[in-house]
Amino acid sequence: MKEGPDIARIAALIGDPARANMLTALMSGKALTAAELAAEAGVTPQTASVHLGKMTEVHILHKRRQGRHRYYAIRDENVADVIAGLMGLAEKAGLTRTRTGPRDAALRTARSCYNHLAGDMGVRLFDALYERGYLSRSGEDLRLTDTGRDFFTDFGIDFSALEQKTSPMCRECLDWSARRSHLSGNLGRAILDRLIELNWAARDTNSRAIIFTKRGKAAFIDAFG
Amino acid sequence: MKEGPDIARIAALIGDPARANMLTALMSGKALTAAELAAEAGVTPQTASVHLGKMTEVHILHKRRQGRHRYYAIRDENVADVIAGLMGLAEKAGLTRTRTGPRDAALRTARSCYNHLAGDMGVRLFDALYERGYLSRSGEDLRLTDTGRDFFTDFGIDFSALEQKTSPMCRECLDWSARRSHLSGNLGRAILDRLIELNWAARDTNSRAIIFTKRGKAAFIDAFG
DNA sequence: CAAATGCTTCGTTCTGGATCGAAGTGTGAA
DNA sequence: TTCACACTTCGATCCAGAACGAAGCATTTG
Repeated sequence: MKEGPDIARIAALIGDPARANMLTALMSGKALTAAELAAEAGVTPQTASVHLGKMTEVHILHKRRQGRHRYYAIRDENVADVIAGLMGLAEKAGLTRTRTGPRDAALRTARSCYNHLAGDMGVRLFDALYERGYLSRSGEDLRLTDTGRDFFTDFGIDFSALEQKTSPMCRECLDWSARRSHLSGNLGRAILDRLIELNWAARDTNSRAIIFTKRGKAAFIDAFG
Repeated sequence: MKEGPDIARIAALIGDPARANMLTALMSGKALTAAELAAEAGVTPQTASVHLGKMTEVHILHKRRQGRHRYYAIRDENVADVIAGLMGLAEKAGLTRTRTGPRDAALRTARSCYNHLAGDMGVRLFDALYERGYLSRSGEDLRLTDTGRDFFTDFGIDFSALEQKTSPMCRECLDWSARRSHLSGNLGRAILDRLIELNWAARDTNSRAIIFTKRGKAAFIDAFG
């Protein structure tokens, strides 16, 4: 009751099941219409409208009119980060939404998280790199070792470009489907790009799933398994 | 209602005013007793007990028994990050808790955020660096310019050590007291360390406040103001 | 123009959960 | 042993806010 910002208001908004479902749906990054979000949340359009209004008011969502549609999207990266963080906490606490849809299996296997590889394949990759000594941890920081650098140079990653950037090369990202870390950062991004470039995998057009080709999956396991 | 973790449960927990107050109090990093947290939240011990039980159950809090006291603390960095993120969102949305306590002024002026300088002084520093062309933005990324590097070398920052690390040199950090960004990343950390080394400022022992000495404040304004 | 569609506003109902008094459990002190 | 203290559990109350039917507004289509 003393200093600081009122986290309760925002957290309470995220904390309603209907709104949480909407936000989870919007975490794909796509903008969705009010009706789509109502369906996603399992409520009537009236109810959804109220929810969306509240979330827009506190700048969690962004609203764009287009014809007779209203498109809603996650406002910015800061909001997305918080929601991703909550997903991590929820997963670690073992809190999962009950009904699992058909697309889930694919998402759990491999999906994009921001721009790097997440899901089982992502965790597998991370573990393998660490085990082989390509990555090393010092405190909170994650470093790419020299042998790791050599390995990925062979794999076709252009480090001269990556090292220009000031954003971190390697980071651990905690995500929901496995309760473990996978690799993010510049390298994480570059690896996913390369996987797609090699035609080992492709992005699904209407979800965040990453679909491995048969050959791609075999090659991936061969390279990192 | 389909895939993924249930963020609603956790967010709803954080979203209750009493619990949010407790969590805000615990963000200092200290462990507090159930009674202290009850007072902080403005509820009776019975009510507090229920709240604390729920938060412990979903692994937001950590409970430690000691004699007839129970000490509660934020469970880990992941939880702290989410709460800090929520504070950022709340501040940006203009949602502040009404009553402002006595220690607030110091915290708003200057405090540590992870290991870098936040608060008015932090924002001031960031603005000055940007204005002078020591920092430049390219898209999401923040870069230290060559003149900036020269400046901070003169200031006594050892870049040979900093550049070893893979974590980012410069990042923008959104925090609650000003609705603006301040500098984090390796450089942000190094600057705060250097300020303390120079005796321009010192960490307060029982809060996250950074106390500037009279001479230190003058020197800071002279250097960055 | 009218009709259909997409969304919002209003008014009402109803329930989950916060709250506290009272009583119970466990620990430490006298 | 008895008392005081710290905390928890139980039971009852009570209210904020989620939900939806109905009606209203705006835009596109026919």
